[in-house]
Amino acid sequence: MARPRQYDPETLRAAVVSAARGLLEEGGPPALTARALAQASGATSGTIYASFGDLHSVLIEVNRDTFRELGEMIDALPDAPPEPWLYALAEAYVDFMLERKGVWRGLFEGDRVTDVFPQWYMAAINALLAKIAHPIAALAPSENAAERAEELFISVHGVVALAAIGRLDMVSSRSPKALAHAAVNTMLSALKDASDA
Amino acid sequence: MARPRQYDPETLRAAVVSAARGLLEEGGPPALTARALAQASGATSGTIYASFGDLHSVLIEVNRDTFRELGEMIDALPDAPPEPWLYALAEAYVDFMLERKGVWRGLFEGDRVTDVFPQWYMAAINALLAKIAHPIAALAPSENAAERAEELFISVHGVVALAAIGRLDMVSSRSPKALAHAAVNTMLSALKDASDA
DNA sequence: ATCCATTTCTGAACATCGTTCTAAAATATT
DNA sequence: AATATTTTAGAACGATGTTCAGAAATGGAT
Repeated sequence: MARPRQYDPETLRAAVVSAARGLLEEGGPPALTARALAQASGATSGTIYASFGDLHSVLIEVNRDTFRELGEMIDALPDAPPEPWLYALAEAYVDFMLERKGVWRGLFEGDRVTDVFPQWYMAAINALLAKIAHPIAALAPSENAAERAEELFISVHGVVALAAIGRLDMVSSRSPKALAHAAVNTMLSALKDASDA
Repeated sequence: MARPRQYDPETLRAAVVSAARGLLEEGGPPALTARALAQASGATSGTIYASFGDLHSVLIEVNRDTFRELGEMIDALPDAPPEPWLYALAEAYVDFMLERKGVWRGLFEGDRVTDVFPQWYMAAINALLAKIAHPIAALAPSENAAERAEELFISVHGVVALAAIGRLDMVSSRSPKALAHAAVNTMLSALKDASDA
């Protein structure tokens, strides 16, 4: 008693999210337009709006995918002692994000639309912070590892934030990776200094 | 033998730049529209375009003002020994930028339009980096103070980047100032650790 | 005095944006 | 067959940055 679905809803959503990632990588957030998305995904803008509500929701779904991939990437890092593992994590994080500059901009640019982020959003961030805190706790049991992890993440975020928008060269001639390495090195040195005192 | 100027060119430019700052603070980069700018500055969009060329150039002029103010703010900081002065600089920088979140977003969001930035743009950044490097050089003569200054700036930039877009609370419950203080503290500890070794 | 060349300024026009919503399309039931 | 119901398409609306044709306003020439 109705017109049959022309698209399987889940397939459509996946196609739209995938197309959105492509557009973001191609031209950043400005390239993520309803009409381009319709063209690239094979549906019309009306159909996309029926499924997602608005473009921002499409971006949120791209971010969900990105967090999932990031988690998988971290889990695939080879085991190592705390110090080398932390260096590897920071450098892998930088690589991951800079291979996805458009997606990164989608994550961190633009107005904060919702007061409350989805639960999985916060969970993904907390999982990342916990993975940073773990080796720190192993190296410096007397330190507040969670706070140190926040600080280290924010430092590396500073590197990626500038690199992702092509402005890191205004601050430093070093590579993003070298600067991320330096951030880890500084944190590790500080931990040693604190445990000496 | 011509229609007389209705606006003094420099007065007009100043009015437009000032209106642009107001719009940026009110609603961030999306609020900086040609029509709103015309309304707020008293000129029409055509006149603004005749003077500035495009909206991006208006933004550049806002940034020029901002760099000038930042320099004045730093020069007004009370003299102090290297360590407390560095803490004061970091916290004043955070305050300065977070009082100008819209302007900050204008500085760091959006596509990089020009390959080469204006000369004064790079000079302003280098002046800031030099002011960070100075106390570092005093504290740790054996270190590469310029590189350390870059790293410290980038760390504090990470704090401001998250705070300016209202997303710092996703990473930490601490205040931007507390996190900037921690970034300086970590760098100072690392310098001490390096000089011990 | 009148007209014109010249410059300044205005705002309508164009393409594109996110989003909405009417109506066409396509089936199941009556 | 007719109708009810759901899904899809795409035109329409108000807004965006930007351009540009022409209106406005003067000094100099006739």
